[in-house]
Amino acid sequence: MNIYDIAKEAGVSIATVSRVLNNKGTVSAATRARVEAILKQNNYTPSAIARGMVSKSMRTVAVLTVDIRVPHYARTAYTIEREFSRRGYEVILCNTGGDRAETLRYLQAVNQKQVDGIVLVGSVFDTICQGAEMEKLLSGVPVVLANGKLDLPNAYSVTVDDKYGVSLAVEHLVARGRKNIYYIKDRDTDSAKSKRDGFLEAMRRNGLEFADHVLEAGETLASGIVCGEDLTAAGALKALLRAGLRVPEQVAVVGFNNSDYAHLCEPVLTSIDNKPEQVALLCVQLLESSIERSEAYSSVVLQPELAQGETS
Amino acid sequence: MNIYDIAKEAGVSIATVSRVLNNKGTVSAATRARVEAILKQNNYTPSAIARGMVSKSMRTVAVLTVDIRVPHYARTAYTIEREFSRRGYEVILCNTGGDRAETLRYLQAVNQKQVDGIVLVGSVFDTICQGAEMEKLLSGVPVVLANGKLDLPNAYSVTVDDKYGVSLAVEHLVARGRKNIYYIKDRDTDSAKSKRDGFLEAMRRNGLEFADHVLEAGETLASGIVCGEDLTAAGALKALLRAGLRVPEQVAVVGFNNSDYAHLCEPVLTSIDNKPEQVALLCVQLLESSIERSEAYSSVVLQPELAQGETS
DNA sequence: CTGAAAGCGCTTACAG
DNA sequence: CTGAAAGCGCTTACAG
Repeated sequence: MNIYDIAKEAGVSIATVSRVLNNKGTVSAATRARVEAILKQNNYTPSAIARGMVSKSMRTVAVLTVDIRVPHYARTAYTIEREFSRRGYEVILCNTGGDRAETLRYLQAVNQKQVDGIVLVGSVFDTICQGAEMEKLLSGVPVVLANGKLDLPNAYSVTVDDKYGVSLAVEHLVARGRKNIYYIKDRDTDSAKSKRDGFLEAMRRNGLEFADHVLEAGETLASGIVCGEDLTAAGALKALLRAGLRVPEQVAVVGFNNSDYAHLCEPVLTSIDNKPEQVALLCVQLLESSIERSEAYSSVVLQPELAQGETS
Repeated sequence: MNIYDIAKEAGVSIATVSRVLNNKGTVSAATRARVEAILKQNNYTPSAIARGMVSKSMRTVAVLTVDIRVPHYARTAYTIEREFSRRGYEVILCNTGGDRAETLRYLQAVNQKQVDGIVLVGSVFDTICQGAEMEKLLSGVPVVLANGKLDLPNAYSVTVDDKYGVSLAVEHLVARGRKNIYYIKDRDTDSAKSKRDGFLEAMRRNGLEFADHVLEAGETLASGIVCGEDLTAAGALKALLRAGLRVPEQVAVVGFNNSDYAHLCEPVLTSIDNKPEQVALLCVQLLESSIERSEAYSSVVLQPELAQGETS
C-alpha cells in the first residue's frame, strides 16, 4: 500500500496525499478529511526509505563504542539512544572493540547508509581515527566524541577532565592523612595516560614521593590506592581483604567511574564520578544542533566529582 | 558523486557501472578495468538508501530491549550486534524500558524504516507485545524473541529454562545440607514467575517446607538463599555480611545470571549461568535464516548450568 | 557485452 | 486548493 493506492482510493493526486501526510501546503478541510479516513482505514505507513531518497536522510545516527558490555559505555550509549529517540532519530550501535579495522568497516557501512551524525564514545577513537582514510569517512557528517578529541572542522568533543579526577582522589587521600599513595593503571588509552599524569602531578604538588614499596599484610599502614577504573579498584579491594588487610582502616581505596561496581563492593568504594549521563546528553545536544541547524559549537569539558564511599 | 557521474567519466551507461559494482551480469575485462579505475579515483560509495529503495531492504535489524545498562541485556545485545555486523547488517538499538507505549513507538519507527528483522530481548515482551496493534507491527517482518515467546507465525523464540535454573540452585543447596531455603524474587515478569515456580517445585520435590522465619544474626544456620538476579544476591550478601553472618559457613547464597556482579562479590557468588551469548547467537542464526531464506525453524530452549562460586 | 527505459515510493517546485 | 511532472540514485528485465 503506497501513496499511489491512497491517492486512487481518495480520488486525489499523490501530491495532495503527501500534503496531508506532512501537513505542508494547503489542503481543503473536506479533502483532508477524506484522505485521512482512507489513510487510517488502510493503516498506511509511509516508506522512510523513499523519504530518505529525497531528503538524503534516514533520521539515523551511529554510535561507535568499544564494547557496550562495559558499564561506563553502556550508561553513555543508553542516554545517547534515549535522547535521540526522543528527538525522532534511530540509533545504530557499533561495538568496535577499539579495533582500527573494525572501526573502519563500521564507518564505511554507516557512510553508505548516510547517517545524519556519528557519536564516538571512548578516548581510543582519537588515536584510531587518525589518517586520511578515516578522516575522509568522518568529514561528510557531523561528528561528536565523548571523552575524546579529534582535529576535524566538523567534529566536536565532550570530555571529562580525567586528570583532574585522579588529582581529586589524591587530594582526598592526602587530606585524610594517607602518606603512601599508589596508583594502579590499566589499559593504555589517552584517558588512562591523563589519569596517570593527574596522579603524578597531584603527588608532586603535595610533596609526596612516589612510593614503590610493597604492602604487607598485618602492617598498620596509612596507605591509599587510587585506581583508574572501578573494576580495578574492586579487584584491589578483594585482594586486600583476602590478604587480611582492613579497608579503610589500614588501606584506603578509590576507584573511577562511580559505577554499580563501586556500589556493590563491601565496603562501598569511594570513586570518582565522571558523569557519563551528562556527557551523553551534551553529545546529543551538540550533534543535534549540528545536524538540524548546522551551527558551530565549541567543545565542552566537564569536571568530575568525588563520590564518597566507605573505602576512604 | 553518483552512478551517473561515474558512467559519464567512464564513457559507459549506468547499467554497466551497476554491473561492475555488483559483479552481476557480464562486463568485458577492459570496460571493467576502466570503470573500476574511475570508481577508485573518485572514491565512489553507492547510496544504501537508493539501493534500499529498489531492494526494499536497508540490511538493518532492530534490537528492542529493556535497558542496555543491565549487564545481562548488554551481553545479549553485544553478541547480537557483533554477529549481525559480521553478516553485513547494521543494528538499531532500542531501550524500551519495558514500557508498552515506548515499545509501540519504536516498532512504528523501525517499521517505517523497513528493517529486515526484529529481535526482542527480555521476557517482558511476551506480555507487552499482545494486542492487535502490536501484532500488526510485528507481522510484516521476521521476529525472534530472546527469553520470551510470542504466538505469531513469523516469530521464533530462544529461551532458557529459568525454572530449571532455579531448581538447579535448590538441588545444589539441598545436596550441601541446607535445610531452610529461601527465595528472593524481584520484578514481576514471566521469567521471574518461572523462577519462583522452579523454586517452589524443587522445594516440594525435596520435601522441604517453605520456610518463612527470619534470619537472625549470630544464629548458626544451615540456611540458603536463592535469588532471581545476581544484583539481588549481591545485595543479600552485603546485608548478611553487615549483619555479622558468615557466608557460606552460616548462610549460602546463590544468584542468577553468572554476571560480573557475581565475580566481583567477596566471596564470589555461586550463580546460575543462563548463557546469554549462546541465546544471542541462536537468535541471530534463526533471524538470518528467516530473512535470507525465509525458512521455517522451530524455537529453541537452552538449559542453564550452575556456576560454582564461594558462597555455597 | 552493452545501453535505453522503467520502476522503487516519495517530495517539491511549478502551473493553473 | 490541486495536479502533472521531474527528480532522488540505484537495479533489472529487455533489446540489440
